[in-house]
Formats: sequence, structure tokens, C-alpha cells
Amino acid sequence: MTTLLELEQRRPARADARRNYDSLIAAARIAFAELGSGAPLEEIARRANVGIATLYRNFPTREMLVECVYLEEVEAVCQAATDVADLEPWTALTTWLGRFVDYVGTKRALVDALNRESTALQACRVGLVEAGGPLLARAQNAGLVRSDVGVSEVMQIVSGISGVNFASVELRDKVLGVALDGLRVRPTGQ
Amino acid sequence: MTTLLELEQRRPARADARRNYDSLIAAARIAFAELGSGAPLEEIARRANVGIATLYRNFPTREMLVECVYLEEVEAVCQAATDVADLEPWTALTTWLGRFVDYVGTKRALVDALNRESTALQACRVGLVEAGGPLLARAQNAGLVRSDVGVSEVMQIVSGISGVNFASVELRDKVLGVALDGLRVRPTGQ
DNA sequence: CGAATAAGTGGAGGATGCCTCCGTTTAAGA
DNA sequence: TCTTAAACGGAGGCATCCTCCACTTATTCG
Repeated sequence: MTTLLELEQRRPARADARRNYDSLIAAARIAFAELGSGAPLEEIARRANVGIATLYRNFPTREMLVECVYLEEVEAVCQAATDVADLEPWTALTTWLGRFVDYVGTKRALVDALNRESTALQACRVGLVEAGGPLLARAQNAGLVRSDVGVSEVMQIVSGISGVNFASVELRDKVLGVALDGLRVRPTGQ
Repeated sequence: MTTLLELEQRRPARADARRNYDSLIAAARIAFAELGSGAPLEEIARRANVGIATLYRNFPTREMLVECVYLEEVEAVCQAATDVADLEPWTALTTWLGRFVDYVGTKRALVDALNRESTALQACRVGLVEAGGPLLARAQNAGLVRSDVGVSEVMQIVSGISGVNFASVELRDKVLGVALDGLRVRPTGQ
């Protein structure tokens, strides 16, 4: 996954500029959490003690800012894929997916963005697919999951359902469980 | 389903007002289709040859306008539930859900709105639940679908996945098919 | 160290869209 | 026809977006 590299490349070279860049990301993270992904950009610039022009120079579009804010957090979710390596194949898969759901549940912005066409978020998706691949493959090799689905299909099911407004976490998990059951191999045909 | 009644009640009494109301809905339908659900309200008023205040008087919030535009179309989807009555239980259910998916696929605005809290769209949901209820019950009575899910859970799976951006309709239908497979009764336990 | 310079900065200001307020118009009933 | 309550339109205040350009400063090199 080259994402963090790309991120690093985008980071400006000059010391003061780099400080502003980091300050903007930090301010944006907080503002998005407090005000949602529609938080006024000028407010974010203000919180970062930076002119609005500096924000726009670093992040020409709002989407790009959202991306950069969440990229490293997605990285953490990817990392979590290795933490479940010693669980049963099916449990490992669903546990990891649960981790993903918990994460995106708190950041609707990301889910919205994940849907749209977006160069850098594409890398995000690639990272998730790479992280989840082994987990899915293991469950498939164990004969637990139908072999005709890929990680991206699974992620589509999960992220789609995660985007719905549920009355409770329990309900969300129940619905997710039902849908994920569709992944399992059928004892009898059809 | 009282939805259309409510809609009728909201329609103004005076002839000129009623004309404006209808004109606004017609203009909004076109504008939403062309420009997405974020189409400028002043643009919609302009297209309807109506002042912006008239738009706001009839539809105090943007959401309310979206609702009214799509309500009657949702009605049609509900109607479609009776058209599949003579198919096999499972086929009837999935065919109807497919009809729903085709519909919402073209109107992202509705899916967005369907998620949020919204008084009148609540009625929408109620309508869909009432329409789909018999189809689901039939499949459950035939022993094809697990008995511990309700229509709203099914709709949540379907509308959630419909909200994802798929590369193709075929892919979307495949993913939906996998998820809906989770509804089926398992020949053997676990 | 002290220019030179390229990189970076801030915020004014034009554009757009939201929504309200209020003076004016008009349909409907007597 | 007259009255009146309902409906109308658009000006204008406000928030946010985004660009432009005159000014500042970190870095480099003599």
C-alpha cells in the first residue's frame, strides 16, 4: 500500500508550510468530528490559525481534505486485519469486518466519500482489499465462504449496510449478520 | 397507506396556489434528476415561474420537497408488490426487491433521504413495509426465509447496498444476491 | 553573515445559495 | 361588485465558497 508514501509526498517541503499542513489536518479532524463532514472550511482554517488560502493550497477540494484526515485511520483498520490472524477463519473475517463497521459508523463522512470516485480514496480501498484478502481467502479455503466472491464485494455489502441509519447498534449488527450469512457456503445446493 | 391522503391535504386550496404547487413539484422533479438532490432551490423556483417565497411556503425544508416529489413514485413501487403475487414465494420477494432497487438506483436523493429522520418519509417507509410484508410472510411460511427477520430489516439490506457505487448493474445484482441469500433458511443448522 | 529568491501566506472580495420579511396582488365568497 | 383572507414575489441579510495578489519568510549560496 503506497498510500502513506503518497501522503508524505504531498506534505510540503518547507518547515513552516509543513507545520501549517499538520495543523490543518489536526483541526479538520476535530472539526469533522464535531460538525460533520460539511464543517465550514473557513472554520477549519481559523482553528488551525491559518489563512483560508493556505487551506486551499494544500487541499484544493474538500474531499481531498477528508481523505487526508482519514487515510491514516483507515491504515489502522487495515492493521487490525493482522490482529485477528489467530482466530477461527470465519470469526476472524467477521471480527475484522466488525472492526471496520465500528470505525466507519463513527465517520459517516468517510463512507460517503468511499462511495464516490476519488483518486486517493481509491488507494484506501486498495488497502482495505489487501488487508482483508487473506482473511477472506482463509475462510474460503476452509470451505466456509462461497468462492465466487471477492473482498470488494464483501466490503460493498458491509459498507453499504453500515451507511443505513439503524435504530440501535444491535439492530445494525443483526442485519449485518443476516447479510453476511449469505457469504457462507450452502450445505445443499441452490 | 395514508400517504397520498396526507399529500392531498397539504396541497393548497386556492386555484392559483394549487397551480404553483404542482408547477414546483414538476420543476423539482426535473431539476433533481438533472442536478442531483442538491439542486439550488432558487433555480427550481425559477423553473416553476414562481417566487422563492412560494417555494418555501409550500415546502419549508428541502427535504420536504424531495419527499413530495418522490412520494407518488414510491407509491408505484408499493403497487408493484401486488403484480408479483402469482410468482413463486422466493421469486416474488426478490423480484419485488429488484423493482425497488431499480427505482432507487436512479434516485440517489431518495435513498439519502430515506436514511434520515423525516416525518413524511416515515410514511413512505411504512408503505413499503406494508407492501412487502405479505411477500416476505409468504416466503417465510413456505419455509424459505428465516422467520426472525422483518421487512424493514430486508429493506435495510437492500437500500444500504443500493446506495453503494457499483461498477456495473450486474455487479450490484450479484452482491445483492449474495446478501439476500443470507435471508434463506439453512438446510442444516449454523 | 547577509543578500537573493522561490516558496509560502493571509484576507479582501466577488459569487452563489439559503431563508425571511413585508408591501402588493388576487381568488373566492357574499 | 366589494371585502378579505390567502397567496405572492423578490429584496436583502447572512453564511460559505473560492480566487487573486500584494506581502512575508525559510532556505540557499556567495
